Amino acid sequence: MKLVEVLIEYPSMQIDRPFSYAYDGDDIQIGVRVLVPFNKQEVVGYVLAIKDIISLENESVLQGREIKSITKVLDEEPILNEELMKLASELKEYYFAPLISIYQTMLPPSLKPKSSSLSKPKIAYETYVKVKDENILLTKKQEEVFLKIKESKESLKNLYSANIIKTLLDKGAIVEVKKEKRRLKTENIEKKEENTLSDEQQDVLTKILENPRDIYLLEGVTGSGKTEVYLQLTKKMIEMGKKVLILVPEISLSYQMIHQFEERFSSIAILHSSLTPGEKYDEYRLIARGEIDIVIGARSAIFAPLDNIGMIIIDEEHSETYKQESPPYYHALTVAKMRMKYHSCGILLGSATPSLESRSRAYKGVYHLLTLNNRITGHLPTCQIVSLSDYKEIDKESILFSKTARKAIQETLDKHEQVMILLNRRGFAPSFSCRKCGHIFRCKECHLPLTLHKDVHRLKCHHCGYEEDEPDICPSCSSTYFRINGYGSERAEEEVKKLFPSAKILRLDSDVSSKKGQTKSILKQFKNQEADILLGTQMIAKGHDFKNVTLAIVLLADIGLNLPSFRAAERTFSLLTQTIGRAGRSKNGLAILQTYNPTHYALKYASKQDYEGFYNYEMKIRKMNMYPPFCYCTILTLSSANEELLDEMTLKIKAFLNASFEDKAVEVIGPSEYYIRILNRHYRKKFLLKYKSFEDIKDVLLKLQDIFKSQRGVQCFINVDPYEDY
DNA sequence: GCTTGCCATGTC
DNA sequence: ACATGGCAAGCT
Repeated sequence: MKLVEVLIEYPSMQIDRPFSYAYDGDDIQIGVRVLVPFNKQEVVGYVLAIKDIISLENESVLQGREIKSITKVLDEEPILNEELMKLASELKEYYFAPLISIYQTMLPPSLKPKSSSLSKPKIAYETYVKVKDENILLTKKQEEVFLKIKESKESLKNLYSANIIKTLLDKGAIVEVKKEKRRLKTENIEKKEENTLSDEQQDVLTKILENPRDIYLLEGVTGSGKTEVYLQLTKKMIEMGKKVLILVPEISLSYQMIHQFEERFSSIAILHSSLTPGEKYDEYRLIARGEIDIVIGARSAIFAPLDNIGMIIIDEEHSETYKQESPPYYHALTVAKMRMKYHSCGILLGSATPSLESRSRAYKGVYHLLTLNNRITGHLPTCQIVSLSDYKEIDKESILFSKTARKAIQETLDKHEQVMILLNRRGFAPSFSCRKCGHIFRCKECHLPLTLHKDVHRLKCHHCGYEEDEPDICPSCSSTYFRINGYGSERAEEEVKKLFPSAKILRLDSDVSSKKGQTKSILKQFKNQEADILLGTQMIAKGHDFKNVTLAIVLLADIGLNLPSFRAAERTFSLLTQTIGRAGRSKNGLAILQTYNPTHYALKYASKQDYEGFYNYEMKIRKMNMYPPFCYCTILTLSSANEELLDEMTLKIKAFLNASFEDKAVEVIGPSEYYIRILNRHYRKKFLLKYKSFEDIKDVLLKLQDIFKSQRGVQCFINVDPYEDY
């Protein structure tokens, strides 16, 4: 008889603890999923511990409580290994999340506890044949096939004539072997030799290999050859018998880098969101069985069940995509550091514009700072800032494109070179109103102005996903005339078509790319020079290598700068720097930033591609206002559909926080309003905690969670190290 | 007196 | 997360 500790599938703090069940059988292990009776239901649970007992009566831990039996064991093998289970517990402590919710984020959808009973993908098999007995008399044709099979040791059965195979099997010359099939089609990519490293690159690689168990920040401008360092570091790791985990901000925007990896290595798994459940399942199992050397993926790939990791590479480490802004709110780098301890491996962070946190840690010596200063390909583009308040720049012909920008585009097109245009806002126009009464169309859930999407004739909320048809009559005054306010990428596209009718233009934003495979195809078309202009949101700014682009234009460089976030300047600087860098592949590159804030430091430093200058300036501001990296932050969000209840609870929590942190070095700011006050019909209030040591907030936040366990109607979210703070 | 809804409580 | 039991408002 066994006593089994089971974690129930519901991700709620209230039942975030093991429940004990009895089981009589040997087919159970820690880490498998089970079906158990729970409060008169059958639910899926996760085995955390197993204890052999003689009989139930003797167990003092039960203290006379009733104990039920496990209904069914769902897995033959554990679905998470020991390392990942320990990692989940560590993450639970840091992010204040229910343990089961962390298991759920770690696992591919088909293995999540919840879905197990519904539709678990079947393992796909394929049949191979191999030689069994060489001393059997065969005909000429049979002999031919037999020799081929012998030569290849193991061979796919359906490569040969079914008749001959059948006879060979019947005669006992060969046998069938069933093997698990990998559903994901892997292209056969021709392998390439590695490039020779520049002195600078070689130096960087040597330094990492001197201490391959430390954290490195590789700061390298666009075109300085970070990828080649990743590739050769990976090769060294594999030679040492180690495996490599590589994170990229977004798979679809990284296909060029992935291609380079596929040209050099064969044992790669690429985890991305558009794999089918069956494909994901196969890749996950292949990795778990140790058959994969290299995993490349976005944020959640940090949980790949790789063993024996030698290096975790995080490309574009400043990217906000590494932080999940919904529970359990984890940051991939935080997870990477935990895995680093387990594997005693190294971490390599790469960026042209490192986050201030990482850069200051490198400055303090917590990370090793490595730099690549020389562009292997390309030059520094000249950058011009154009003020949109300058009346000489804007005329009747276009409000969106300044004279300077129009002239530059025309000249570039005349030279048959390519142009990139960034407008970091999707849709046609960010607001839509009635011309007569001024009624602004707002989201029913969030109360924010709806964005017009003209191509599909819909009004969409970019915060909650609400949408409705574009109206033809005003609901408040019945007028049929409307006003379109502001600009998005769709409207910019229309304008470019009007201004440059003969140019071939491609648009890339998340509306276009939501169609599967679109992103890659658009980027490829532009790379192959099948279009003159690529216009889009920040998606176009990430690490693509377009050799023929000589002009980059940012239409409204202020977008993002006015957000009430302490990271607003950093984000803008990083986006602009990357965009400007795109024009630097040939020697006469030009970038134009159109702005209402021509003197803002983020723009000035970006225009000079001066990261150090920006870093020093921004660090002063962060220090003055006491923001990361000079402290840590946690945001507490209280949310409720009932506004009075929320206000009441907010006051209570304020008193609780102030009392709890009275004698600690923790600053409590709030309650304050969110920039988006109502989200999905829920009112929200927030508190910002600033502190120097996590230990100072830990116990208080655990108590806070306790308060909310029995609180109806108001929810509390804890976001440790938030990226979005508005 | 009996149905209906809202909240507090417990789940091995 | 969900089921349940208690109790109070609403109706015959």
